[in-house]
Amino acid sequence: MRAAPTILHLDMDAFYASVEQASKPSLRGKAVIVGGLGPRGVVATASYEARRFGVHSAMPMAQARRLCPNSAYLIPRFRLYQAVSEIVMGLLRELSPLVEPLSLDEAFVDLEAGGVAFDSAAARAAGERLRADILAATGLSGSVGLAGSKMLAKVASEEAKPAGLLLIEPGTERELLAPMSVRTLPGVGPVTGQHLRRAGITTVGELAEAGEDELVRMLGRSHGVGLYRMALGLDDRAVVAERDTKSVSVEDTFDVDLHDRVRIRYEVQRLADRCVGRLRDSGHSGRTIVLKVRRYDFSTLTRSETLRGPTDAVAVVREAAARLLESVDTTGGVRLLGVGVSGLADYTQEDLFAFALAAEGEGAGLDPAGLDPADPDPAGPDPVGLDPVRAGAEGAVERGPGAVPGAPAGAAGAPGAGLDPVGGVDGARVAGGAVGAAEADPSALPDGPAGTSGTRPSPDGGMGAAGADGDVEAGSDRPAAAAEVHGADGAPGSAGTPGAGEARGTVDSVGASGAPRAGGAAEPVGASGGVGVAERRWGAGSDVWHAVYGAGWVQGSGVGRVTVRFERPGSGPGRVRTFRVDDPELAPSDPLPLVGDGPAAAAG
DNA sequence: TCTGGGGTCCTGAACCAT
DNA sequence: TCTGATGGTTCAGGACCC
Repeated sequence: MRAAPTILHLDMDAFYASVEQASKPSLRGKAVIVGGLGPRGVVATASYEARRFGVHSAMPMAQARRLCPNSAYLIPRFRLYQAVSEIVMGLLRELSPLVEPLSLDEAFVDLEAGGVAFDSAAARAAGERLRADILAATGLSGSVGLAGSKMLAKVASEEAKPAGLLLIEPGTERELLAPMSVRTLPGVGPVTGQHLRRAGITTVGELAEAGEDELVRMLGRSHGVGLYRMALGLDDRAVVAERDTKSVSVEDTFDVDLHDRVRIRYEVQRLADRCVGRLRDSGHSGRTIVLKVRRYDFSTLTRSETLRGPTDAVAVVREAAARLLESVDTTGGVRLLGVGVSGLADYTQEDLFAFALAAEGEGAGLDPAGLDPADPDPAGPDPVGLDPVRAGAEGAVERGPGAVPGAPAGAAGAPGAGLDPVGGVDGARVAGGAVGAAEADPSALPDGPAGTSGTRPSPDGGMGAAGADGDVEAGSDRPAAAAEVHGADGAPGSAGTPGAGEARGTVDSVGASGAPRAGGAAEPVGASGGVGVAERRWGAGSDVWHAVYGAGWVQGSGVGRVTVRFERPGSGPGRVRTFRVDDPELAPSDPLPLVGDGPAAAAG
């Protein structure tokens, strides 16, 4: 806690939605909701226009659709947000070397360490200048909080939203905090909030009055003491520029619960591969392998195992994850699986165990040396013969549910060899062919592997033809549902939807899993999946370039058509045109810079 | 009517070593 | 040799944050 309000907290307003609105003029002033569009998706960010309907972050997408049916629904494009974030963080670093990013859209800055402010007046001036600079560089607004501590600066920026600045003068904090809800304080979530409410404590003032001993009794030592100090406005935490990563994990929620044990094992292996890929990208190895399982009833359990030394070998992580899975009862179904590594080190010990496993694995198709960092497909060769594409998706899809397991595919003797999860009873990601196809060709996924975006392929028909009605006049006030993934029948996300757990005909099934990947532009499917016609799929909201009409973005697609709105960040709302999905003049493209020719242009 | 993904931190139990 | 205190590590679960 310092005597002058020289700790700044910046929070960009409805960041993802604002970036989308900035890059798509026709969405400005309209309700925009960014998040996972699958049946189990949740809202990542809602524009302020959508919030007026009661939509907020973390709300199930189905609920958001009911509250705000005319909103535009978009998949997150993390690459673009990251590029914009880098511009903003660059501006913060011009203020001070002590910048602590909390996420893509939020950071603390120590203005004193940067020598730009030692009193209220200078801090306020720096904050106002920053807001103006961000607007000029990105076209976006952010809210700034200034105070003598991190906690208060964050409270201030929250109070300043949207597009404001609030400075809390040291000495006034208790008075300011007293009437606020306990939920204002960091560390008080739904559970603690409810706990306090039952004790008759709803405001920060009442929290301070309760006293430290009472809070410790209710919430435990660490939490109780911390909360009491916060209630008094006391917070000595310093702004920390560099934070060490403590763990790396990946997880997937499935559109339909998994029951088949073979399929569950296969998914755990895939997750282990992806996790190791991420681990290596971050330059780490780790000792503790964690398996996370969320069951059909939403109960979540974790199992972990600590190795003798740190590893980044895919075979070791796979083995450990598989062992941990053996101790978990999955009867009833599994909705989420995750694999993580903690106890990180920035080096790898000579791991004889890994070498031994690798030697064993060679014969069974295990990647002996672990992942090759240069390998675009971190999964390496299909280890157990379960990859639907590599194992021959065509037969799998056509056989459908309850089919006799297909001919042996993959490594003989490997777990599950010859069993085909796609043809099995689970039905999640029914048409695995196209999914696998995308995995085999990461270049088709501009935003990286599934799971990084909060979305995963959905059995939904996806890419419905919301805009397949042909040209729409520029500036039309047609509901901004443009980017919505409407089914061909008009029902969101239901075009060609195979029923849960059932595979449909060849072509439909390909369409089913051709649903948009994270920020995906065109996703060629069919050719590598070996199923149906070669047809390009266009992700809702993704950027495209047309040889005649120039830059635009995909409003929707389906039944062989893709609808594109031709506009760019600097333009007015553009015209909508519909093309055949295989129109040779239409190609995926990189996002355009939101302002001028900034670095966002490079984002893909 | 449902509940994502990637994290961090804390607590308590069990176990082991000193 | 036994007992109790203490402290570190591992493991599992839970709350919280963006």
